[in-house]
Amino acid sequence: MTFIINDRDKCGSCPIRHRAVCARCDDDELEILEGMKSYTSYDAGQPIIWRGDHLTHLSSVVQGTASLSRTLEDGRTQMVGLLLPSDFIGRPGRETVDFDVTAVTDVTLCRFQRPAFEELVTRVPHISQRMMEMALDELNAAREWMVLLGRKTAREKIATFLEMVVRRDANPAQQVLDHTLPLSREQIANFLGLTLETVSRQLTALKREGVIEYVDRRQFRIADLNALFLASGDDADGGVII
Amino acid sequence: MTFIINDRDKCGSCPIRHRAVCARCDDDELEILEGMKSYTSYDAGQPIIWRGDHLTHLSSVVQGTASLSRTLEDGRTQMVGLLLPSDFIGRPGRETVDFDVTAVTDVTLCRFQRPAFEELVTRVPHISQRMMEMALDELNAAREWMVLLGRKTAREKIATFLEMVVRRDANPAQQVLDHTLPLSREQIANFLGLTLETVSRQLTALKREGVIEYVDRRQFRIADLNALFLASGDDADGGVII
DNA sequence: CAGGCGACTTGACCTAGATCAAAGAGCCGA
DNA sequence: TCGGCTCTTTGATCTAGGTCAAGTCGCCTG
Repeated sequence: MTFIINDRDKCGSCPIRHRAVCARCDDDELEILEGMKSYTSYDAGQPIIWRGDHLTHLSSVVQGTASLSRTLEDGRTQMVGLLLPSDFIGRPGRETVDFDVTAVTDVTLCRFQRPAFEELVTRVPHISQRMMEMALDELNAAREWMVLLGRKTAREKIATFLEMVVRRDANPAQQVLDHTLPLSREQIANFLGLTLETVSRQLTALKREGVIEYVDRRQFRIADLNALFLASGDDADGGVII
Repeated sequence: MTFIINDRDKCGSCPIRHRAVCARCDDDELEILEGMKSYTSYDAGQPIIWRGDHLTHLSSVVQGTASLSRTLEDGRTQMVGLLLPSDFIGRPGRETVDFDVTAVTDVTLCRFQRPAFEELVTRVPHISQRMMEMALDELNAAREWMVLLGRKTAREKIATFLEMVVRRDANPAQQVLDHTLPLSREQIANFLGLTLETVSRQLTALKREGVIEYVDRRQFRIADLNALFLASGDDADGGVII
């Protein structure tokens, strides 16, 4: 399955127009970007770039989900981030990537030749400003995740992960009931620093305790949101989701 | 003990002039910053800001080391970063900090009123460009640390930490023999997602095996650099330190 | 110079989560 | 409709690292 970008050449109608690196750009700047960009797609499961690979392009995720991960020689792997639409891949000023990037679902990227984009970063302040904001947000998220990896129990990790999925689905317009796990058990394990067996057991435990219900293996429903918050180990307040 | 900043008002002679947020600024821009900045100092062990506190200033570490950390309700704490000279505290565009900032050694900060600095970020591209670079570097470091927290064994964590200390002391001009641990056993534990007992045991093990030697409890010397690299669990190549 | 205190080490034991192994449960192609 | 996938669950067992509890060491203060 391959996605079709509507109105392929118009940044104005791009789904990530207001969240990606180009978010702060005005019409003139957008026009420059429009002339530079190209799209590529990857099927679910395909590698996008390997760690250490030479980067010819810098890109934004337009559609789909990709993962950033690192694998040690003996096969242990840790996911260090999920890349969602509008997230950026690559670092201006660096020739290589430090992590493997893999398509989790089918993925479409909007990409720019590296040298041209790097030149743009120094010339168009709106781009570096936006990249700064995005990098600082990601940094915060990464640090939050470090707390999870370093100090949370398996149960807390799973609950935090589910909370993240639910929060991402939150929609002020209409209540979402069924949530889809974006990752397989093994991928969840690699994300949370666990084994897939432990992930499965903890999910079963939360189901047994009436915190969640399964729709099928990939879809679940919250039966007791408060219990989920409590189980996540974060500050108790709970924080309203919508 | 309080450090004295030489030539207090001259950014030109500032020890972090070429690494901090101001690194790319030209003389005119520097002059603006000079008129805005002020210094504060904190004694070792003192809190600098608590998570959630309202941020009146954004600052750069000029001298000393600070830590970024988060403590869960039951007291488990995870350090998510060490702030060294030139590192930045705070996020333009956010009113609060998301982690506790604590002085590890005596610390001197160079600070700017938040609104004024935020205005500057939008006006002076050299600042947002540099902040972007710094944030992306930190992001990489944070992700690297996520691999350590999620997948490395206690031994690998300790070896990686020692390697980091050694690498930081690396000096092309002269070989450094004795290295000082910048943190107490408990702080190391919080940094690595371990307990202080495990830290102590693993350090003892590396000493017993002839990988390191103790000078005293806070100072050590590398006896077998290659063994240290091997123990860190990273890609074997080892990477030259100097 | 004693005594007390904080930082560290060491030992004995315990447990959360890993590991190893064996079933299910869907799903696809022949 | 049947095998043969892959993904997931569940069970039995093992172990790295946590927990609890004494020490030890160095240092400061009275």
